[in-house]
Amino acid sequence: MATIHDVALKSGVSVTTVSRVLNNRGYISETTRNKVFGAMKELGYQPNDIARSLLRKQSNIIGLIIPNVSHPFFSELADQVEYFAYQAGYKVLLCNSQLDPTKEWDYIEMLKRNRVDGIIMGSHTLEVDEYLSLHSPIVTFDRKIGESIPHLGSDNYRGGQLATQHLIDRGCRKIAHICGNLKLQVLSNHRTDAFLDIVKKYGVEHLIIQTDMNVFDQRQYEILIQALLKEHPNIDGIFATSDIIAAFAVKECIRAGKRVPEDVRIVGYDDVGAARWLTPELTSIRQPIDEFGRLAVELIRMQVEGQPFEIANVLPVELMVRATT
Amino acid sequence: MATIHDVALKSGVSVTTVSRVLNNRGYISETTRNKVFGAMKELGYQPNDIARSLLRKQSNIIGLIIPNVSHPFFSELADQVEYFAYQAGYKVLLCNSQLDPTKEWDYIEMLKRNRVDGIIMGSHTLEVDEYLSLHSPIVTFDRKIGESIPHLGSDNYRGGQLATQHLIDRGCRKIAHICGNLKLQVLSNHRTDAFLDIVKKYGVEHLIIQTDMNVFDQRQYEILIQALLKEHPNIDGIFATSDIIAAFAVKECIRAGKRVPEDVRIVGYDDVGAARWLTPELTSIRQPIDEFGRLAVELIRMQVEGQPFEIANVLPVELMVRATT
DNA sequence: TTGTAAGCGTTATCAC
DNA sequence: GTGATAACGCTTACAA
Repeated sequence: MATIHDVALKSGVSVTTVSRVLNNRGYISETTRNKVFGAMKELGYQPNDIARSLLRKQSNIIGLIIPNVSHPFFSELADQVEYFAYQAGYKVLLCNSQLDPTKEWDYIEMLKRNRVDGIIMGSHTLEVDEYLSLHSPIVTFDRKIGESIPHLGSDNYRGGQLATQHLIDRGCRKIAHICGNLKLQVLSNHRTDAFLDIVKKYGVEHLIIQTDMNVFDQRQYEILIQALLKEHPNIDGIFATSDIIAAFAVKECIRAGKRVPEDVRIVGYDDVGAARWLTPELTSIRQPIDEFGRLAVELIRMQVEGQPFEIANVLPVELMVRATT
Repeated sequence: MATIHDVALKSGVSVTTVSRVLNNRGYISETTRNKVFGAMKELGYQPNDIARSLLRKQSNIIGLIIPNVSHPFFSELADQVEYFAYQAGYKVLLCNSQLDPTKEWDYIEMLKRNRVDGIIMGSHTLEVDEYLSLHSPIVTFDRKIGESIPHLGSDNYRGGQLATQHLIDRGCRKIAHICGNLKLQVLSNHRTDAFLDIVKKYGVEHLIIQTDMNVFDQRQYEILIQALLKEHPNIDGIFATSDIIAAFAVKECIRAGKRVPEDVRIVGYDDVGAARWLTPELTSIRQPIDEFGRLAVELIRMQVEGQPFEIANVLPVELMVRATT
């Protein structure tokens, strides 16, 4: 691969001059400029961004750590992050932690060594200290890890309220809530707080089922929901904490001979694209994934440029009423 | 951020020595080793991979160009590529082309400037020459762009045969095939060749609908399928070239008052996770996405290391019979 | 308007 | 066992 020296040699000028035309800085005569461009074209020259990064102490890379891109929520998030990162001149390094602490740790070390401009954390299984020792700009998703580290998420309590209230409004008298591991310190667990507050307020019978949010183990969802329906045949409402879980709930209800929404009403969460591929279409709590992507990149940029930014970024949610309720 | 010089200074040795303990090369006394490790820990030192890359002329980065990670097929592909890349010590740069030639071009230039070790191309809207001028190792997905560039895909003709034959075996007498733009030089269009061969062989009535594979424009799918069902109310079989399209076909059939599979039988393609979230579960042609990921990374590695590799990599497909047929 | 030389943080080569 | 020093490809003072 041709270097700036080759171009200089071929066009009979110094490397400085080549660098000047490359970056369009300072004065250069039209003749030299053309000579240099000619040489570049002939050699198929491409400036080496690694050398530039070394000099500028900036890689223009954002590390995106998520549990898994194959989960529709994270795939849509990754899509939006990439979209806005591209607009802002950043590249995105894709890091699936698989919720494996070792792998997550490895990726963090790698991102440090590569001097990334920032890290967007949609997963963390490690101790908070690990992240605090990280000096690059961070944005966390769905978790708080420090007073001065910006976090991003939607109004989970409100989402839980909307979903639960909606089921009750539709007449549900025994509602199951399927959520993630409540021991984890994640903000999405506020959905469960809201669920409890509302069902108690109305004196509605209810139960809570915890599950690990591992999309790989879809069979687990099926088993879980089958057991739920068997033990509590009179359930008439389900509030699931993701659209995928809700999709399985629909499927298992139908399999158990129940009609959706006549016998059991079901609300999902996230409102990913798949919510509208289903038959019946899924009622869901919409999270503004595009805004997540925009803000995440923006919060990194702000930190890089030393501009002021918000620590707590809570975005609004919306109830999307469709055919499962 | 601390450099190797800081570590050398703090531990009272030369940078060479620090580099030695870092890379565990040559002889070093236990005492110095400990001193150096101590200094590193104190300073929170992390070697700068940018400097290393510059020296080694290797970035250990693979660029992954796909239309869109939010499409389930590509999100699963990206997931697998990341999985195997991580195992092989590569990082993955996520590039969504959005099927926009400008953006795709931008990304290719960027990847060149960043001296990536290889590019996995699951999208191309540009002229073949652009890729040939690219000197880094490439693997293309679902397209051939040159005699010496390895390409990866599954047995599309066989997939088309399996799907079509299955519909006919199930008694379908008028089959619609919904596929991508047939003008594009992509290998997946062989599915349509197979479709035509089989329906003609059995003298089954058929029609072909082309659509752009843009998952964003889901509304387009709905309109397309609604029109199809209206114009041809006696259709009793649909072979869609993706599971998403198939999901919409199911939905529109139900909406039009038809039963699936009793009135209309539907086969999708890819067998993404979502095929099993649907009710009824989707019959589909399974592509070995995990093998795609493994082979894609492997083919890059082979090229980087100068080892021999296959040009044509065609993986087997499998018919997954479920509830929509 | 153009060139020389130093430096970004590493590693490799060659001395001692 | 350890240390100077050059080199990787680029940008940027400072000169000319």
